[in-house]
Amino acid sequence: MTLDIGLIHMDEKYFAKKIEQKWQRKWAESGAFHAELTDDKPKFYALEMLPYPSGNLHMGHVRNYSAGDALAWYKRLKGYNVLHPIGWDSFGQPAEDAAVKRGVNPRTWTEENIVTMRGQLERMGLSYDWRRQMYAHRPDYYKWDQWFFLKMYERGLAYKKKTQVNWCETDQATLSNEQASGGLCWRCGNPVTKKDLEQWFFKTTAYTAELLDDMAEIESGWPASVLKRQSDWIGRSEGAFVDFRSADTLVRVFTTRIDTIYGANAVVVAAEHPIIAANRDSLSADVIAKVDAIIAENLKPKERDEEVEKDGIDTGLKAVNPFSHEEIPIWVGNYVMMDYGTGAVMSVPAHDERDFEFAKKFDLPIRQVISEPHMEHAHHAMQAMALEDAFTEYGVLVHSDYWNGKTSDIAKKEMTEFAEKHGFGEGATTYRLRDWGISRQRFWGSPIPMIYCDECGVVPEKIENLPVELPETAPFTGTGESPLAKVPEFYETNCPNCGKAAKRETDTMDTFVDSSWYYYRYTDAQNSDAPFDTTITNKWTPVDQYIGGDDHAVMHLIYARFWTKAMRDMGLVNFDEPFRRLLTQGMVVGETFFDDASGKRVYYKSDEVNVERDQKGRISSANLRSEIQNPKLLRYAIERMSKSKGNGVDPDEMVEIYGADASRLFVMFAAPIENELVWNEAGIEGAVRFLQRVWRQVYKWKSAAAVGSSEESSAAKKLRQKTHQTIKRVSDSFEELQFNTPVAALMELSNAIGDVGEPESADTATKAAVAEALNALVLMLTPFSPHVAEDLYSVLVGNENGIVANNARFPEYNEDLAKADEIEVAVQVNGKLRGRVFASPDATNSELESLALAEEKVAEHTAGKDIVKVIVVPGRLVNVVVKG
RNA sequence: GCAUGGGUAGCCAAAAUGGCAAAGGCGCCGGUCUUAGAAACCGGAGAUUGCGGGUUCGAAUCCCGCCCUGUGUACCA
Repeated sequence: MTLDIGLIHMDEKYFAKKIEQKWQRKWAESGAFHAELTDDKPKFYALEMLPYPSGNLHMGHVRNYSAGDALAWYKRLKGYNVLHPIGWDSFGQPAEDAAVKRGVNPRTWTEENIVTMRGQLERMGLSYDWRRQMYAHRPDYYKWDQWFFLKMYERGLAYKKKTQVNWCETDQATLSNEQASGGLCWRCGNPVTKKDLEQWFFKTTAYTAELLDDMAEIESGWPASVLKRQSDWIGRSEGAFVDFRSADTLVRVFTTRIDTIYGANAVVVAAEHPIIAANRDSLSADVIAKVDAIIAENLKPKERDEEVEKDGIDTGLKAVNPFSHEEIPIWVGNYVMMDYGTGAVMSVPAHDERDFEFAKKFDLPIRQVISEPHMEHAHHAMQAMALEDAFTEYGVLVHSDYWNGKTSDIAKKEMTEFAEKHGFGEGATTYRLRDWGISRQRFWGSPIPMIYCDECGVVPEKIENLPVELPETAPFTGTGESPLAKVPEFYETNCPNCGKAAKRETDTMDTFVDSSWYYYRYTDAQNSDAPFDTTITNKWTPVDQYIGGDDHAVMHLIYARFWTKAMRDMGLVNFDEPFRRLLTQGMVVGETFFDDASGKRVYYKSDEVNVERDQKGRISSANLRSEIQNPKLLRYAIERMSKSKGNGVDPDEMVEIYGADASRLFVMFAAPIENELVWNEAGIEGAVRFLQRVWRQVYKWKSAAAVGSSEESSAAKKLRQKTHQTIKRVSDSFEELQFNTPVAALMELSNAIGDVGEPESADTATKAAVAEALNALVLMLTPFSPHVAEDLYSVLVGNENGIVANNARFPEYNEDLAKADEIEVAVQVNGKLRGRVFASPDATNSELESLALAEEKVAEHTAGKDIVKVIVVPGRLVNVVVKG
């Protein structure tokens, strides 16, 4: 099909838009990416983290989905049955913010955004099985959130308690511990406070040990840094509980260093510790005041790097050290936290940095009871040596009665046994991980299917009554009260148990609930009887490759792992870990310009700013363009790309200008996927040029690409070598999840084709070699730029079907063809390159050695000198070491 | 502070177990084409691999010290 417009043949020029629309239509019509279970191909589940429908795709999405799609294509070409789905994480706060600010219904807002974003994804030409889309906000999905909730409740994995929860003043909502990691709200970045609330929890701690131990199963496929962050988050700590008697009660402390117990100078408890409340009446006014001050301080938000000074007070209460029988004071200290361990510690200043600092400040006795092994005798002789810092290493016990002379290791073990035997302690493992608080005072989430009845108490909704549907709308105030609590039609109901009037729970679930199991729903997305059919799901899952940002390392990824383990115990899946392999892509960032004089950052777009740069291209100053007379100096930074920060590049616009193929190719080529990508659009034209070049090469050789072979010319041999070396390089790169290096390899191959010259002057062998090279090049280009690859492949095979419909496969690597029949070997003298020789790839070391020594320049440099030794690296180089 | 990445031409980046003269792209320079420019095409220049030491026949790669930088995290007892 050739369309003549004047003298130009339409199909000999690369028009991205035209071919992209053409192939997108073809794919959609043929259901090219519909995945069905079959037995004749191995399955591969490629998954990218699902998007929140904010309204617009950003560059982070483009990067994430381009990589995932490249992998899906590669696996498809390798003969796998690939499942590659997408869906919408469509519950969440921005929809509700839009309702508060602009009076839009969250549902309308969300649905419209999805339509927009789906269009953007389609224009990128991503190979999704769109039939499997899930929408978290639709009742056919969140019904199963509720179903899971009831299953969890049945199994004791969902429970309610009143507790101090993380509270974000800005967002007016609670946060789980994971979402408040680092003391900052995961969504808005503002410091988190505490609030007493009654909340529903999922019992993640039921799987603490497994979450830790099963990391062994995925160790080889996950980035070590993510596993490390998870294990730090779970925070296993081995030690012992020890009871200190205080009058008629016991104060239990947790310690990892029971061997230092003879050095305890006090028991320090958290301000919230029950012993304080129990003795409130008898404590002095000073103590009460201090306790209340610390409690109040703990509720306040803290800036990230804020160093909190140690504070505390002697309560006047006493406790007895069960080992030494010494009576020591009980202090309240602001550095002891109620929610870790037992909320009480034994203070051993000599061997703990925090206790040391505390003791210094309040002038408490510091007694060394662990000595460095060689200092042991000196310590026995002297009563106390002044320590400048806490000695926190293991050593040998001193000043510890019976235990003197024992090493820390042995003492820990024996002292724990001793405590157990005498009933004042026990070995213990504590964790930092807490249960997952999922109640949110929000409208736009999955309603928690529980009912409060005056007669029967807390009653679960009946499964057959699910879904508990959200009302059309509710009064949105943004004040942190559940909007559903103002909708009587929603909360007024009857008790499933006794039938009397009752009230529904009006909090909704954390949106991380939706993302904990969505990837199972994709495997059987239309199921209306169950979240999915276990037989089907067990065939597709676990996910073979998951790709997304590492900002979810301790949120989504821990929840999803927990969920999978819970599901396994419910008999729904037959494995422990949801994601075999994980790839974390780096952020896409760009320059931002802002004014923070008011204390809050006001961002400006780059085209509103005059920028001066230094020689390295870094910004040296920036000021606002509109105020030339009185330039307003702006501050600048490099931050994650987003529309609100004015540094967002609109992917849709990029696709419109350069085409999806070039945009995707460029994003993959620009930097290693796991690196941060500082956005710089300058290079994208190179991607366009490369595609145009390949396009031209295909058309140039189209008619010349004759079959049949004659004697292989050296040009033909060289090109075939390059082709097969490239096949190897590109497939190895995909296996290692590298997406930038194979693009460079393809460019090299294209350059090599260019080096062959013109078809008119080529011999038959060369034509065949070029045909092979182009065929391989186009197929290997498919994962990055599928539309142009489909089109060019059609030209190469001479039918309109392209890659998918012709059922094309990734080119086969032939090792013999990749090997040169003559190799060039570098010859060095004393490590300096002096010449080179040509030899057969099978030449022996001694053959290479004599060739090398005979080489003219080498002979010159070795003449009259002693040859000390000759090092031969087969196939690479010969180094002659001479002396004199 | 602790942990963990990284520093290769003006910019982004590649180089299995140490082994050739350090890929590819952007930008730059020159040429072809054009009335001219742009685009496109062809060609070219540009790197003692952050600094200082060490090991080795041989170091971007290994070791030691220093400098700079990204990310995570912090009274976790």
